[in-house]
Parts: sequence; C-alpha cells; structure tokens
Amino acid sequence: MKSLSTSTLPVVARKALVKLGADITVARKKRRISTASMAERAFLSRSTLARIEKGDPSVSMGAYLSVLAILGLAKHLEQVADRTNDTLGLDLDEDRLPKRIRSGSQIKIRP
Amino acid sequence: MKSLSTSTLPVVARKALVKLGADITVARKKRRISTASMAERAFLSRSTLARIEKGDPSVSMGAYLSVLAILGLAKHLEQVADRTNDTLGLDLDEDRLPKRIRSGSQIKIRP
DNA sequence: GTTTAGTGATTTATGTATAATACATTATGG
DNA sequence: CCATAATGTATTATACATAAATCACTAAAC
Repeated sequence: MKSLSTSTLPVVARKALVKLGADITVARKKRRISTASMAERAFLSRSTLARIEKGDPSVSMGAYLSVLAILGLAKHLEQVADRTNDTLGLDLDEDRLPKRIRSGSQIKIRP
Repeated sequence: MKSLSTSTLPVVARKALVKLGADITVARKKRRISTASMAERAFLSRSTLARIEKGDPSVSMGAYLSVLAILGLAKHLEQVADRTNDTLGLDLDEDRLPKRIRSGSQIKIRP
C-alpha cells in the first residue's frame, strides 16, 4: 500500500520502520552476510532487500520477517504488542473481554 | 509474497507473527475499538485488518504498522533489531563495520 | 594502482495483495 | 426471546509489490 504508507502513516511509525531497516543492515553486516547472500537465503530479490533496509512500508511483513529470522531476531516480534508491553492492558483481564465491540456501548466486562 | 510466506517462512517466525496478530486483537478490544472502526482509522479494509489479526505474512508492513500506531504501539518496533536486543553485536562496534561484505574475506574491522 | 566484486538505482513484466461487496453467523443489549 | 449489529468468509476487479536484468559507482583485496 503505497498511498497509505507514504502519506497517512504517522511520523512515529515511519521513524520506527526506518530505524528497523537501519538496524537490520547493521545486524547483517555484523554477521558478515552480503546483500546477495541475504536475499538468496531469505528467498527475496536484492531489490526487495534494499527496500527493507530502507524501511519501506510497502514491503510485505513476511519479507521483513524472513530477513529477521535469518538474523535470529524473529522472536523479538512477539514483544511488540505483548501484554507486558501494552501498558493500557495491565489492569484489564483479557480473558473476560467481549467477543464483539458495540459502537455505542459503555464499558461492559463479561461477568 | 504467498509462496515465500506459506512454505519457506521458518516456524518460529510464523508463530511470532500469529502471536502478534492475536495480541493486536486483544489490544484493540481492550480499547473498545470495533474492526470497522479500526479499519477506517488505519485506512484499511476490514478484510485486510482481519488478515492482520490472523498473522498473515502477505500483508504489507505498512498495514501492520498503521494498526500498531493507532494502538500506540508503533514505537515498540524499534526494539526488534536494536543493538540492545542483538546479542551477537554486543562486542562489535557498528561504526567500524565495513561498508561492503566480501564473500571469501576474513573478519576485517575498519581500523 | 589495478582488478574484482558488493552495492545502489532504474526499468519492466507479471503475479498478487488490496478494497469493495455480499452473505452467513452469532454475540450482545434491550 | 428478539432485533440489531459485529464479525467471518468468499469473490472479483484492479492497483501495485516483486523479481529480474542492467548499469554506474566505488569499496575492498592484492
């Protein structure tokens, strides 16, 4: 999604993704893997890998993840929206959340 | 990338992504945002949001990130490949890494 | 200095992700 | 219990991501 990514993606999000790409580049170099080798091992073209390391939002999550997996960093993705990282959710019990969200409804936790 | 994601993506990576999708669902419900509302605010279709919450690797990184941004979790992506999370890089100085990686070369850090 | 090869950029054809729509199901509030 | 609305799933047309190939540049090895 180019139109979405380029214009409507919040600045914080864009920055985070650019940093992720840069970090991937550093991690790859530390392991002494060339772009060609990395692309081959991740089943990607060199062009797509280049976009990833630039932080291009239009690249598929699977492509990013494939690279992260080779670097041994795939597991870190689990932390992103984890309960431990979601401060808002600390007090709420996720098992009792409603299965559907009604638009005009007040906060109703399942009894 | 369907062919890549479906078959060649490592199991750890697939699991991490499925968990991310599930965590996104929980985080959305905790904030009492319906799928329709979330899709609209993230400039996505409801179908794409559904794929995201399932952990579909073929969805663009921008789409995932757009949802995470609304949840206020976009910044957490910066940690994924950060130096602090990349154990292999603790000893190496990233500033002195070579600009290009030669295939048959030995470890040569820029002096 | 010379040679070699890794990287960045660009272009193009094609496979596919995406949005839109419709329909079935069922949780939820009254 | 009933009516309503939220969610899940499937389908299709189209916009776009992707792979492949080429070229220019220059870092790295000798």
